[in-house]
Amino acid sequence: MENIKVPEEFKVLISNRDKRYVRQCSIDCVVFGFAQNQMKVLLVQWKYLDKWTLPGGFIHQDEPIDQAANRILKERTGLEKLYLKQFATFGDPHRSRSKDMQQMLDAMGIFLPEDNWLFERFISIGYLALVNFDRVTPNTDLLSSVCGWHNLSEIPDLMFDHTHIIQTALGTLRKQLYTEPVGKYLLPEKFTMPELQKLYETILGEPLDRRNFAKKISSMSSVKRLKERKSGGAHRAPYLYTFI
Amino acid sequence: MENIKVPEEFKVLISNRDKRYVRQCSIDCVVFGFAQNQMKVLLVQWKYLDKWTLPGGFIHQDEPIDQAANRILKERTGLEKLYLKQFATFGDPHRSRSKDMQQMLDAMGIFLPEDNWLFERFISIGYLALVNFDRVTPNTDLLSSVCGWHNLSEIPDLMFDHTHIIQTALGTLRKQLYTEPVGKYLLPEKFTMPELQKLYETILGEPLDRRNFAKKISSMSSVKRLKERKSGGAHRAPYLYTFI
DNA sequence: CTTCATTGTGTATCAAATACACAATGAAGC
DNA sequence: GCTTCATTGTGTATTTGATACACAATGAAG
Repeated sequence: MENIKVPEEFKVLISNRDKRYVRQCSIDCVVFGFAQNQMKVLLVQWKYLDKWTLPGGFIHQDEPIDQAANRILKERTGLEKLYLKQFATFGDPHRSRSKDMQQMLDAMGIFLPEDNWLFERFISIGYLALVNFDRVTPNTDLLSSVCGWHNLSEIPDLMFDHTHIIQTALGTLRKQLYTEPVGKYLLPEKFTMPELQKLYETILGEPLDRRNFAKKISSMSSVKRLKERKSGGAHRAPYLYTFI
Repeated sequence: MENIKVPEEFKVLISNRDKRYVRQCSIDCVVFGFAQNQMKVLLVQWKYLDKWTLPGGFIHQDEPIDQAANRILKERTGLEKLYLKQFATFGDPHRSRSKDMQQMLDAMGIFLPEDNWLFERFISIGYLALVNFDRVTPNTDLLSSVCGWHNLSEIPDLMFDHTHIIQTALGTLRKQLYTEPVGKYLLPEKFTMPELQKLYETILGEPLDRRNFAKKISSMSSVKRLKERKSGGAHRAPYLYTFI
């Protein structure tokens, strides 16, 4: 961590608050993906610091908050359209933990007065996103060194209250499991029933009966079985399904 | 509306933003009550203006948002403890409609520069409250002339996006009807089954079968039938129930 | 003491959730 | 080619909950 050179433009960006943004408000996104039979969450690692956070950002003064969340995620994932819903707003006065922020700035060799906008309290609007893992191209930005997927079961130490935000998002997702077509967003266009079941089991954290699950899903009008089967694997080839 | 005398203290309050408050963030509360077989919503009428709004306010810099909502409602209802839950955050850039604000200030004879904080965009966190109608003492404050109950079915013209906020709150309440003990908060401590049923029918906007409703409610472990009956009314005296 | 609107209760039926078993498939190994 | 075996596809019995519906009990009003 010694001998860091922080580009001058970072310092300017950080020292002078950009007036285009709504004050004391931020957005944090919990982006869920599904791959290798695991739920994945997109995380960002900050430059000059070991710690991670959720992808997030600020809101332009003339921008609806949903649109801000879309813009932030387009930068991070490359995706224009994704399942994205506000799920809760986090407003504990100590949630942004200026200690974390201080540590980050120290690491970057930046020293700011106590009244700098970065030390202000932020109220953050939480957004839940579901994406097709394979379509995402995680992108870093000026201030982040890594942007990538982590297994939901192996989330590293996060800054601020982001662990809590992920837990709340997961709770929301579980509640919505049978009312929203989550498979439509998390799986590829064509998928098998065992794949869909594994997704549900992973989100719920409990095994489901194979036959009853198929029955329940088949009764949903939005799921259609195709004529095709998925060949290639060992054993009997399962049918492919798709969301209409 | 002519010849209005706005106290000097109002002007000071409005012209100089109070730095104790979080910027560009506000709280709006949808307070539901139940009386005379009607759902009621608490509304505030502003001085020098015909229009109404939801009771709301700002967040102290050192205050959790839930606590801010509690404080705001304590001032308006006199109640310390009530059912209160965040249900959505409203962040359309035009939601605060500066035209409404301008009209209000004009009516008060106050003229502010365009960059005054009151013309800033506000992101508002919506809170849903359930209260026992009889225990509420609606209070006005410096800027409001009336604070009182309105039938949900006869809401007057509201400023900003508050009609939309009420609709969203009602949708949330309907979804929670069978998972949250709403009767516990909306009805007096002891109530009859017909009263509880009428509450549910009013919230849902549809009639329910008397016998099936009683069966369903009786299966909830949180509702207990008392030995007492409610006498006084004509016809057979119904049993009293209570939430444990 | 009759009337009548209202309350309390029970039962038949239908739909959904759950528990559970056996036949069909298809790659792998002999 | 035939057997093996993990996996997929399907069906049925049972339980639970939701819905539809009917009749007896109550208690004030007349």
